Amino acid sequence: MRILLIEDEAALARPLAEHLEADLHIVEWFATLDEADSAIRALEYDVVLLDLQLPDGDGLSFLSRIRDRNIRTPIIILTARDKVSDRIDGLNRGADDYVIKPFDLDEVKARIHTVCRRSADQLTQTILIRDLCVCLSDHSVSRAGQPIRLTAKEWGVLEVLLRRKSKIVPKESLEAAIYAYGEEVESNALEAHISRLRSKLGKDLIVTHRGMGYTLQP
Amino acid sequence: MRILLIEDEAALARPLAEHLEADLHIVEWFATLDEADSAIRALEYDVVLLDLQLPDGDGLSFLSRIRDRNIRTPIIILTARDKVSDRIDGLNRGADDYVIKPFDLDEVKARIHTVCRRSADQLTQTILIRDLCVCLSDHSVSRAGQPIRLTAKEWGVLEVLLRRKSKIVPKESLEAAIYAYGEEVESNALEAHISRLRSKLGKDLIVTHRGMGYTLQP
DNA sequence: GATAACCGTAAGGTTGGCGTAAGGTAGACG
DNA sequence: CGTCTACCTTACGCCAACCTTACGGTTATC
Repeated sequence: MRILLIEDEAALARPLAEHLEADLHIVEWFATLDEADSAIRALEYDVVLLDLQLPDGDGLSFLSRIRDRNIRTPIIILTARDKVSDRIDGLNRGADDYVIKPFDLDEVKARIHTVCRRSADQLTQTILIRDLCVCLSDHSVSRAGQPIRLTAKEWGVLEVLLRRKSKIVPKESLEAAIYAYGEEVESNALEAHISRLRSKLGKDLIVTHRGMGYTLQP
Repeated sequence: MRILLIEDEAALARPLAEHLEADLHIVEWFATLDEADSAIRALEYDVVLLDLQLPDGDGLSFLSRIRDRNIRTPIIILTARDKVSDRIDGLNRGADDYVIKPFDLDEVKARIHTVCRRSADQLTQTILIRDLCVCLSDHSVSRAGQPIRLTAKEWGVLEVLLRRKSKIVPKESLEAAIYAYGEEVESNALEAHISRLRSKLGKDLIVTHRGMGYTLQP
Protein backbone atom coordinates (compact mmCIF):
# COMPACT_ATOMS: atom_id res chain seq x y z
CA MET A 1 0.00 0.00 0.00
CA ARG A 2 1.24 3.40 -0.95
CA ILE A 3 0.16 6.07 1.48
CA LEU A 4 0.36 9.84 1.21
CA LEU A 5 0.44 11.46 4.63
CA ILE A 6 -0.28 15.18 4.81
CA GLU A 7 0.31 16.44 8.34
CA ASP A 8 2.37 19.30 9.66
CA GLU A 9 2.84 18.15 13.23
CA ALA A 10 5.92 15.99 13.23
CA ALA A 11 5.08 14.65 16.66
CA LEU A 12 1.99 13.07 15.19
CA ALA A 13 3.23 12.27 11.72
CA ARG A 14 6.46 10.52 12.54
CA PRO A 15 5.14 7.77 14.81
CA LEU A 16 2.21 7.25 12.47
CA ALA A 17 4.50 6.90 9.48
CA GLU A 18 6.73 4.51 11.35
CA HIS A 19 3.82 2.45 12.50
CA LEU A 20 2.45 2.16 9.00
CA GLU A 21 5.86 1.37 7.58
CA ALA A 22 6.26 -1.35 10.16
CA ASP A 23 3.02 -2.65 8.68
CA LEU A 24 4.88 -2.85 5.36
CA HIS A 25 3.25 0.17 3.79
CA ILE A 26 5.09 2.78 1.78
CA VAL A 27 4.51 6.14 3.45
CA GLU A 28 5.33 9.50 1.94
CA TRP A 29 4.99 12.34 4.36
CA PHE A 30 4.55 16.01 3.49
CA ALA A 31 3.89 18.89 5.83
CA THR A 32 2.40 21.31 3.33
CA LEU A 33 -0.41 21.21 0.81
CA ASP A 34 1.89 22.55 -1.80
CA GLU A 35 4.26 19.61 -1.64
CA ALA A 36 1.40 17.16 -1.33
CA ASP A 37 -0.22 18.62 -4.39
CA SER A 38 2.74 18.00 -6.62
CA ALA A 39 3.17 14.55 -5.15
CA ILE A 40 -0.39 13.51 -5.86
CA ARG A 41 -0.13 14.95 -9.34
CA ALA A 42 2.93 12.92 -10.14
CA LEU A 43 2.23 9.63 -8.42
CA GLU A 44 -0.51 7.23 -7.61
CA TYR A 45 -1.40 6.48 -4.03
CA ASP A 46 -3.72 3.91 -2.57
CA VAL A 47 -4.89 6.21 0.17
CA VAL A 48 -4.35 9.75 1.41
CA LEU A 49 -4.29 10.74 5.08
CA LEU A 50 -5.16 14.41 5.26
CA ASP A 51 -4.87 16.75 8.20
CA LEU A 52 -7.24 19.68 7.84
CA GLN A 53 -5.21 22.41 9.54
CA LEU A 54 -2.05 23.05 7.64
CA PRO A 55 0.32 26.01 7.53
CA ASP A 56 -0.21 26.85 3.88
CA GLY A 57 -3.93 26.43 3.44
CA ASP A 58 -7.14 24.68 4.26
CA GLY A 59 -7.30 20.91 3.92
CA LEU A 60 -10.94 21.05 2.93
CA SER A 61 -10.35 23.16 -0.14
CA PHE A 62 -7.47 20.88 -1.03
CA LEU A 63 -9.91 18.00 -0.81
CA SER A 64 -12.36 19.72 -3.14
CA ARG A 65 -9.59 20.51 -5.58
CA ILE A 66 -8.52 16.86 -5.70
CA ARG A 67 -12.02 15.64 -6.36
CA ASP A 68 -12.63 18.32 -8.95
CA ARG A 69 -9.62 17.02 -10.79
CA ASN A 70 -11.41 13.70 -10.77
CA ILE A 71 -8.79 11.97 -8.68
CA ARG A 72 -10.67 9.28 -6.82
CA THR A 73 -7.97 8.10 -4.46
CA PRO A 74 -9.52 7.26 -1.09
CA ILE A 75 -8.99 10.06 1.43
CA ILE A 76 -9.12 9.75 5.19
CA ILE A 77 -9.35 12.96 7.17
CA LEU A 78 -7.43 13.50 10.39
CA THR A 79 -9.43 15.87 12.56
CA ALA A 80 -9.74 17.11 16.11
CA ARG A 81 -12.54 15.86 18.30
CA ASP A 82 -14.34 19.18 18.52
CA LYS A 83 -14.44 19.96 14.82
CA VAL A 84 -17.63 18.10 14.02
CA SER A 85 -18.58 20.44 11.19
CA ASP A 86 -15.23 19.88 9.53
CA ARG A 87 -15.86 16.17 9.47
CA ILE A 88 -19.26 16.51 7.89
CA ASP A 89 -17.95 19.03 5.44
CA GLY A 90 -15.10 16.72 4.59
CA LEU A 91 -17.31 13.74 3.94
CA ASN A 92 -19.55 15.89 1.80
CA ARG A 93 -16.63 16.99 -0.28
CA GLY A 94 -15.63 13.45 -1.04
CA ALA A 95 -13.57 12.18 1.84
CA ASP A 96 -14.04 8.48 2.49
CA ASP A 97 -13.60 8.33 6.22
CA TYR A 98 -12.20 10.26 9.15
CA VAL A 99 -10.13 9.58 12.24
CA ILE A 100 -10.33 11.70 15.36
CA LYS A 101 -7.14 13.08 16.89
CA PRO A 102 -5.49 11.97 19.03
CA PHE A 103 -5.87 8.69 17.21
CA ASP A 104 -5.01 5.16 18.03
CA LEU A 105 -2.42 3.95 15.55
CA ASP A 106 -4.15 0.64 15.06
CA GLU A 107 -7.40 2.36 14.39
CA VAL A 108 -5.83 4.32 11.56
CA LYS A 109 -4.50 1.06 10.21
CA ALA A 110 -7.93 -0.50 10.36
CA ARG A 111 -9.50 2.46 8.56
CA ILE A 112 -6.93 2.28 5.84
CA HIS A 113 -7.71 -1.36 5.32
CA THR A 114 -11.44 -0.91 5.04
CA VAL A 115 -11.20 2.13 2.83
CA CYS A 116 -8.80 0.38 0.47
CA ARG A 117 -10.96 -2.65 0.29
CA ARG A 118 -13.98 -0.55 -0.51
CA SER A 119 -12.21 1.18 -3.35
CA ALA A 120 -10.73 -2.06 -4.65
CA ASP A 121 -14.03 -3.70 -5.52
CA GLN A 122 -15.22 -0.71 -7.43
CA LEU A 123 -17.12 -1.23 -10.59
CA THR A 124 -15.05 -2.52 -13.44
CA GLN A 125 -15.89 -1.45 -16.93
CA THR A 126 -17.04 -4.50 -18.86
CA ILE A 127 -18.45 -4.73 -22.33
CA LEU A 128 -20.57 -7.58 -23.64
CA ILE A 129 -20.32 -8.20 -27.35
CA ARG A 130 -21.86 -11.26 -28.94
CA ASP A 131 -20.79 -14.18 -26.79
CA LEU A 132 -17.75 -12.35 -25.48
CA CYS A 133 -17.19 -10.57 -22.23
CA VAL A 134 -14.46 -7.95 -22.38
CA CYS A 135 -13.27 -6.11 -19.31
CA LEU A 136 -11.40 -2.96 -20.30
CA SER A 137 -9.95 -2.26 -16.88
CA ASP A 138 -8.39 -5.67 -16.34
CA HIS A 139 -7.47 -6.41 -19.93
CA SER A 140 -9.35 -9.66 -19.86
CA VAL A 141 -11.57 -11.40 -22.38
CA SER A 142 -13.70 -14.45 -21.85
CA ARG A 143 -16.12 -16.50 -23.89
CA ALA A 144 -18.73 -18.58 -22.10
CA GLY A 145 -16.82 -18.11 -18.88
CA GLN A 146 -13.62 -19.42 -20.44
CA PRO A 147 -10.87 -16.85 -20.22
CA ILE A 148 -9.04 -16.11 -23.47
CA ARG A 149 -5.45 -14.99 -23.34
CA LEU A 150 -4.54 -12.13 -25.63
CA THR A 151 -1.10 -10.74 -26.33
CA ALA A 152 -0.24 -7.08 -25.92
CA LYS A 153 -0.69 -6.20 -29.59
CA GLU A 154 -3.86 -8.21 -29.93
CA TRP A 155 -5.32 -6.46 -26.95
CA GLY A 156 -4.28 -3.10 -28.35
CA VAL A 157 -6.16 -3.74 -31.57
CA LEU A 158 -9.26 -5.06 -29.83
CA GLU A 159 -9.37 -2.17 -27.43
CA VAL A 160 -9.36 0.43 -30.18
CA LEU A 161 -12.06 -1.40 -32.08
CA LEU A 162 -14.16 -1.57 -28.93
CA ARG A 163 -13.75 2.08 -28.10
CA ARG A 164 -14.72 3.16 -31.61
CA LYS A 165 -17.64 0.77 -31.43
CA SER A 166 -19.48 0.30 -34.73
CA LYS A 167 -17.35 2.92 -36.44
CA ILE A 168 -15.07 1.84 -39.25
CA VAL A 169 -11.52 2.09 -37.98
CA PRO A 170 -8.85 2.62 -40.66
CA LYS A 171 -5.77 0.46 -40.61
CA GLU A 172 -3.61 3.49 -39.99
CA SER A 173 -5.46 4.23 -36.76
CA LEU A 174 -4.96 0.72 -35.54
CA GLU A 175 -1.30 0.80 -36.42
CA ALA A 176 -0.89 4.13 -34.70
CA ALA A 177 -2.47 2.61 -31.63
CA ILE A 178 -0.11 -0.31 -31.27
CA TYR A 179 3.15 1.18 -32.49
CA ALA A 180 5.01 4.02 -30.85
CA TYR A 181 6.56 6.69 -32.99
CA GLY A 182 9.68 5.33 -34.61
CA GLU A 183 8.82 1.67 -34.25
CA GLU A 184 6.40 1.56 -37.14
CA VAL A 185 6.46 -1.51 -39.22
CA GLU A 186 6.39 -2.38 -42.88
CA SER A 187 4.52 -5.46 -44.00
CA ASN A 188 1.20 -6.88 -43.06
CA ALA A 189 1.84 -7.20 -39.34
CA LEU A 190 -1.52 -5.66 -38.52
CA GLU A 191 -3.32 -8.09 -40.78
CA ALA A 192 -1.57 -10.92 -39.05
CA HIS A 193 -2.78 -9.64 -35.68
CA ILE A 194 -6.31 -9.34 -36.97
CA SER A 195 -6.12 -12.87 -38.19
CA ARG A 196 -4.84 -14.19 -34.90
CA LEU A 197 -7.52 -12.24 -33.06
CA ARG A 198 -10.20 -13.80 -35.23
CA SER A 199 -8.92 -17.27 -34.53
CA LYS A 200 -9.12 -16.58 -30.80
CA LEU A 201 -12.36 -14.62 -30.61
CA GLY A 202 -14.45 -16.04 -33.41
CA LYS A 203 -14.19 -15.81 -37.14
CA ASP A 204 -16.80 -13.15 -37.79
CA LEU A 205 -16.34 -10.78 -34.87
CA ILE A 206 -14.14 -8.44 -36.84
CA VAL A 207 -15.54 -7.32 -40.16
CA THR A 208 -13.32 -6.12 -42.98
CA HIS A 209 -14.30 -3.11 -45.06
CA ARG A 210 -12.10 -3.29 -48.10
CA GLY A 211 -9.95 -0.24 -48.56
CA MET A 212 -11.46 1.43 -45.50
CA GLY A 213 -10.75 -0.48 -42.33
CA TYR A 214 -12.32 -2.77 -39.78
CA THR A 215 -15.38 -2.83 -37.52
CA LEU A 216 -16.71 -5.00 -34.76
CA GLN A 217 -19.87 -6.94 -35.51
CA PRO A 218 -22.43 -5.72 -32.96
CA MET B 1 -21.19 3.60 9.37
CA ARG B 2 -24.62 2.55 8.27
CA ILE B 3 -26.77 1.45 11.15
CA LEU B 4 -30.08 -0.37 11.16
CA LEU B 5 -32.03 0.32 14.34
CA ILE B 6 -34.94 -1.97 15.16
CA GLU B 7 -36.82 -0.66 18.18
CA ASP B 8 -40.48 0.05 18.74
CA GLU B 9 -40.24 2.47 21.65
CA ALA B 10 -39.83 5.92 20.11
CA ALA B 11 -38.74 7.38 23.44
CA LEU B 12 -35.69 5.17 23.31
CA ALA B 13 -35.10 5.05 19.59
CA ARG B 14 -35.23 8.73 18.77
CA PRO B 15 -32.51 10.03 21.11
CA LEU B 16 -30.32 7.06 20.23
CA ALA B 17 -30.70 7.73 16.52
CA GLU B 18 -29.94 11.40 17.00
CA HIS B 19 -26.92 10.66 19.09
CA LEU B 20 -25.52 8.29 16.51
CA GLU B 21 -26.26 10.67 13.69
CA ALA B 22 -24.39 13.40 15.53
CA ASP B 23 -21.50 10.96 15.44
CA LEU B 24 -21.84 10.97 11.66
CA HIS B 25 -23.45 7.60 11.36
CA ILE B 26 -26.33 6.93 9.05
CA VAL B 27 -29.21 5.54 11.06
CA GLU B 28 -32.30 3.88 9.67
CA TRP B 29 -34.94 3.24 12.23
CA PHE B 30 -37.77 0.75 11.95
CA ALA B 31 -40.30 -0.21 14.61
CA THR B 32 -41.31 -3.60 13.21
CA LEU B 33 -39.49 -6.75 12.18
CA ASP B 34 -41.37 -6.76 8.94
CA GLU B 35 -39.98 -3.42 7.80
CA ALA B 36 -36.54 -4.26 9.10
CA ASP B 37 -36.57 -7.50 7.19
CA SER B 38 -37.11 -5.84 3.86
CA ALA B 39 -34.56 -3.20 4.70
CA ILE B 40 -31.83 -5.70 5.47
CA ARG B 41 -32.68 -7.61 2.35
CA ALA B 42 -32.24 -4.55 0.19
CA LEU B 43 -29.33 -2.75 1.76
CA GLU B 44 -26.04 -3.41 3.37
CA TYR B 45 -25.55 -2.26 6.92
CA ASP B 46 -22.43 -2.15 9.01
CA VAL B 47 -24.27 -3.02 12.16
CA VAL B 48 -27.78 -3.85 13.37
CA LEU B 49 -29.20 -2.74 16.72
CA LEU B 50 -31.99 -5.13 17.61
CA ASP B 51 -34.57 -4.85 20.32
CA LEU B 52 -35.91 -8.24 21.30
CA GLN B 53 -39.49 -7.34 22.21
CA LEU B 54 -41.32 -6.06 19.17
CA PRO B 55 -45.00 -5.76 18.30
CA ASP B 56 -44.92 -8.12 15.34
CA GLY B 57 -42.71 -10.92 16.54
CA ASP B 58 -39.79 -12.16 18.50
CA GLY B 59 -36.38 -10.55 17.92
CA LEU B 60 -34.61 -13.82 18.63
CA SER B 61 -36.27 -15.69 15.82
CA PHE B 62 -35.54 -12.74 13.55
CA LEU B 63 -31.92 -13.08 14.55
CA SER B 64 -31.89 -16.77 13.69
CA ARG B 65 -33.54 -16.07 10.37
CA ILE B 66 -30.87 -13.52 9.46
CA ARG B 67 -28.04 -15.85 10.29
CA ASP B 68 -29.68 -18.73 8.45
CA ARG B 69 -29.72 -16.55 5.39
CA ASN B 70 -25.98 -16.29 5.87
CA ILE B 71 -26.05 -12.55 6.46
CA ARG B 72 -23.06 -11.88 8.68
CA THR B 73 -23.72 -8.25 9.52
CA PRO B 74 -22.78 -7.60 13.15
CA ILE B 75 -25.83 -7.52 15.41
CA ILE B 76 -26.05 -5.88 18.82
CA ILE B 77 -29.00 -6.81 20.99
CA LEU B 78 -30.85 -4.24 23.08
CA THR B 79 -32.25 -6.02 26.10
CA ALA B 80 -33.73 -5.36 29.54
CA ARG B 81 -31.68 -5.93 32.65
CA ASP B 82 -33.72 -8.83 33.91
CA LYS B 83 -33.81 -10.85 30.70
CA VAL B 84 -30.55 -12.68 31.20
CA SER B 85 -31.64 -15.77 29.33
CA ASP B 86 -32.52 -13.66 26.29
CA ARG B 87 -28.99 -12.32 26.14
CA ILE B 88 -27.43 -15.73 26.28
CA ASP B 89 -29.85 -17.04 23.77
CA GLY B 90 -29.11 -14.10 21.50
CA LEU B 91 -25.38 -14.57 21.60
CA ASN B 92 -25.85 -18.26 20.90
CA ARG B 93 -27.91 -17.48 17.87
CA GLY B 94 -25.21 -15.31 16.38
CA ALA B 95 -25.51 -11.87 17.95
CA ASP B 96 -22.18 -10.15 18.42
CA ASP B 97 -22.83 -8.16 21.59
CA TYR B 98 -25.61 -6.79 23.75
CA VAL B 99 -26.45 -3.57 25.57
CA ILE B 100 -28.65 -3.44 28.64
CA LYS B 101 -31.58 -1.05 28.75
CA PRO B 102 -31.72 1.66 29.80
CA PHE B 103 -28.44 2.24 28.07
CA ASP B 104 -25.91 4.99 28.06
CA LEU B 105 -25.73 6.50 24.61
CA ASP B 106 -21.96 6.60 24.55
CA GLU B 107 -21.78 3.00 25.57
CA VAL B 108 -23.83 1.99 22.57
CA LYS B 109 -21.49 4.02 20.44
CA ALA B 110 -18.48 2.26 21.90
CA ARG B 111 -20.03 -1.16 21.35
CA ILE B 112 -20.74 -0.32 17.76
CA HIS B 113 -17.15 0.65 17.23
CA THR B 114 -15.65 -2.46 18.69
CA VAL B 115 -18.08 -4.77 16.97
CA CYS B 116 -17.40 -3.15 13.61
CA ARG B 117 -13.69 -3.29 14.11
CA ARG B 118 -13.90 -6.92 15.00
CA SER B 119 -15.94 -7.86 11.97
CA ALA B 120 -13.86 -5.73 9.65
CA ASP B 121 -10.73 -7.40 10.86
CA GLN B 122 -11.83 -10.96 10.67
CA LEU B 123 -13.93 -11.40 7.62
CA THR B 124 -12.55 -8.94 5.16
CA GLN B 125 -8.93 -9.65 5.60
CA THR B 126 -8.24 -13.26 4.77
CA ILE B 127 -8.21 -14.48 1.23
CA LEU B 128 -8.09 -18.05 0.04
CA ILE B 129 -6.44 -18.57 -3.30
CA ARG B 130 -5.63 -22.00 -4.64
CA ASP B 131 -3.98 -23.86 -1.78
CA LEU B 132 -2.86 -20.65 -0.10
CA CYS B 133 -4.36 -18.76 2.80
CA VAL B 134 -3.39 -15.10 2.86
CA CYS B 135 -4.26 -12.80 5.72
CA LEU B 136 -4.08 -9.17 4.68
CA SER B 137 -4.23 -7.71 8.15
CA ASP B 138 -1.30 -9.52 9.69
CA HIS B 139 0.63 -10.17 6.49
CA SER B 140 0.77 -13.88 6.88
CA VAL B 141 0.66 -16.55 4.23
CA SER B 142 0.30 -20.25 4.73
CA ARG B 143 0.01 -23.29 2.53
CA ALA B 144 -1.63 -26.42 3.90
CA GLY B 145 -1.32 -24.99 7.39
CA GLN B 146 2.41 -24.41 6.95
CA PRO B 147 3.28 -20.76 7.43
CA ILE B 148 5.36 -19.19 4.69
CA ARG B 149 7.66 -16.30 5.47
CA LEU B 150 7.66 -13.45 3.01
CA THR B 151 9.95 -10.45 2.96
CA ALA B 152 8.62 -6.89 2.88
CA LYS B 153 9.02 -6.46 -0.86
CA GLU B 154 7.61 -9.86 -1.62
CA TRP B 155 4.59 -9.07 0.47
CA GLY B 156 4.18 -5.71 -1.23
CA VAL B 157 4.03 -7.36 -4.62
CA LEU B 158 1.66 -10.08 -3.49
CA GLU B 159 -0.66 -7.63 -1.79
CA VAL B 160 -1.11 -5.51 -4.88
CA LEU B 161 -1.74 -8.56 -7.01
CA LEU B 162 -4.33 -9.75 -4.52
CA ARG B 163 -6.07 -6.40 -4.29
CA ARG B 164 -6.30 -6.07 -8.05
CA LYS B 165 -7.62 -9.60 -8.22
CA SER B 166 -7.86 -10.97 -11.75
CA LYS B 167 -6.70 -7.71 -13.22
CA ILE B 168 -3.50 -7.61 -15.18
CA VAL B 169 -1.18 -5.45 -13.08
CA PRO B 170 1.55 -3.65 -15.03
CA LYS B 171 5.10 -3.81 -13.79
CA GLU B 172 5.11 -0.08 -13.19
CA SER B 173 2.20 -0.40 -10.76
CA LEU B 174 4.00 -3.09 -8.84
CA GLU B 175 7.17 -1.07 -8.73
CA ALA B 176 5.26 1.97 -7.57
CA ALA B 177 3.76 -0.12 -4.81
CA ILE B 178 7.03 -1.23 -3.31
CA TYR B 179 9.25 1.78 -3.85
CA ALA B 180 8.73 5.24 -2.42
CA TYR B 181 9.42 8.27 -4.52
CA GLY B 182 13.14 8.71 -4.94
CA GLU B 183 14.11 5.16 -4.11
CA GLU B 184 13.17 3.69 -7.44
CA VAL B 185 15.42 1.09 -8.79
CA GLU B 186 16.96 0.26 -12.12
CA SER B 187 17.46 -3.34 -13.10
CA ASN B 188 15.19 -6.28 -12.85
CA ALA B 189 14.66 -6.15 -9.10
CA LEU B 190 10.93 -6.65 -9.53
CA GLU B 191 11.47 -9.70 -11.68
CA ALA B 192 13.74 -11.10 -9.04
CA HIS B 193 11.04 -10.61 -6.40
CA ILE B 194 8.49 -12.29 -8.62
CA SER B 195 10.83 -15.19 -9.07
CA ARG B 196 11.44 -15.54 -5.34
CA LEU B 197 7.70 -15.29 -4.70
CA ARG B 198 7.06 -18.08 -7.15
CA SER B 199 9.59 -20.30 -5.51
CA LYS B 200 7.87 -19.77 -2.17
CA LEU B 201 4.23 -19.82 -3.21
CA GLY B 202 4.19 -22.19 -6.12
CA LYS B 203 5.42 -21.93 -9.64
CA ASP B 204 2.18 -21.11 -11.37
CA LEU B 205 0.44 -18.80 -8.93
CA ILE B 206 1.70 -15.71 -10.68
CA VAL B 207 1.06 -15.60 -14.39
CA THR B 208 3.14 -13.45 -16.72
CA HIS B 209 1.49 -11.51 -19.50
CA ARG B 210 4.37 -10.50 -21.70
CA GLY B 211 4.55 -6.79 -22.26
CA MET B 212 1.52 -6.19 -20.08
CA GLY B 213 2.11 -7.31 -16.52
CA TYR B 214 1.23 -10.04 -14.06
CA THR B 215 -1.93 -11.68 -12.69
CA LEU B 216 -2.78 -14.17 -10.02
CA GLN B 217 -4.09 -17.49 -11.22
CA PRO B 218 -7.59 -17.79 -9.73
C1' DG C 1 30.62 -8.18 16.80
C1' DA C 2 29.28 -12.16 14.40
C1' DT C 3 25.60 -14.22 11.95
C1' DA C 4 21.72 -14.13 9.17
C1' DA C 5 18.27 -12.02 6.38
C1' DC C 6 17.10 -9.01 2.77
C1' DC C 7 17.56 -6.90 -1.53
C1' DG C 8 19.60 -4.80 -5.70
C1' DT C 9 22.54 -6.07 -9.45
C1' DA C 10 24.07 -8.44 -13.37
C1' DA C 11 25.07 -12.46 -16.15
C1' DG C 12 23.36 -16.19 -18.71
C1' DG C 13 19.58 -18.98 -20.17
C1' DT C 14 14.75 -19.51 -21.91
C1' DT C 15 10.71 -18.51 -24.57
C1' DG C 16 6.73 -16.47 -26.41
C1' DG C 17 5.35 -12.63 -29.15
C1' DC C 18 5.75 -10.62 -33.28
C1' DG C 19 7.35 -9.18 -37.83
C1' DT C 20 8.16 -11.23 -42.15
C1' DA C 21 7.03 -13.25 -46.33
C1' DA C 22 4.99 -16.70 -49.26
C1' DG C 23 0.98 -18.69 -51.03
C1' DG C 24 -3.96 -18.58 -51.00
C1' DT C 25 -8.73 -16.29 -51.17
C1' DA C 26 -12.26 -13.32 -52.54
C1' DG C 27 -14.32 -8.80 -53.65
C1' DA C 28 -14.20 -5.21 -57.60
C1' DC C 29 -14.47 -3.97 -62.09
C1' DG C 30 -14.38 -4.36 -66.84
C1' DC D 1 -14.99 -14.75 -67.06
C1' DG D 2 -10.54 -12.97 -66.20
C1' DT D 3 -7.57 -9.94 -63.98
C1' DC D 4 -6.23 -7.07 -60.42
C1' DT D 5 -5.58 -6.13 -55.82
C1' DA D 6 -6.65 -5.92 -51.10
C1' DC D 7 -6.75 -8.95 -47.62
C1' DC D 8 -6.24 -13.73 -45.17
C1' DT D 9 -3.60 -17.44 -43.26
C1' DT D 10 0.32 -19.97 -41.88
C1' DA D 11 4.94 -21.21 -40.76
C1' DC D 12 9.34 -19.63 -39.42
C1' DG D 13 13.00 -17.50 -37.04
C1' DC D 14 14.66 -13.65 -34.42
C1' DC D 15 15.01 -11.05 -30.38
C1' DA D 16 13.35 -8.46 -26.54
C1' DA D 17 11.06 -9.61 -22.48
C1' DC D 18 11.36 -12.42 -18.96
C1' DC D 19 13.37 -16.10 -15.59
C1' DT D 20 16.77 -17.82 -12.59
C1' DT D 21 20.67 -17.77 -9.92
C1' DA D 22 24.70 -16.27 -7.60
C1' DC D 23 27.11 -12.56 -5.52
C1' DG D 24 28.07 -8.80 -2.55
C1' DG D 25 26.60 -4.79 0.01
C1' DT D 26 23.68 -3.33 3.61
C1' DT D 27 20.92 -3.77 7.51
C1' DA D 28 18.70 -6.29 11.15
C1' DT D 29 19.19 -9.63 15.16
C1' DC D 30 21.03 -11.73 19.07
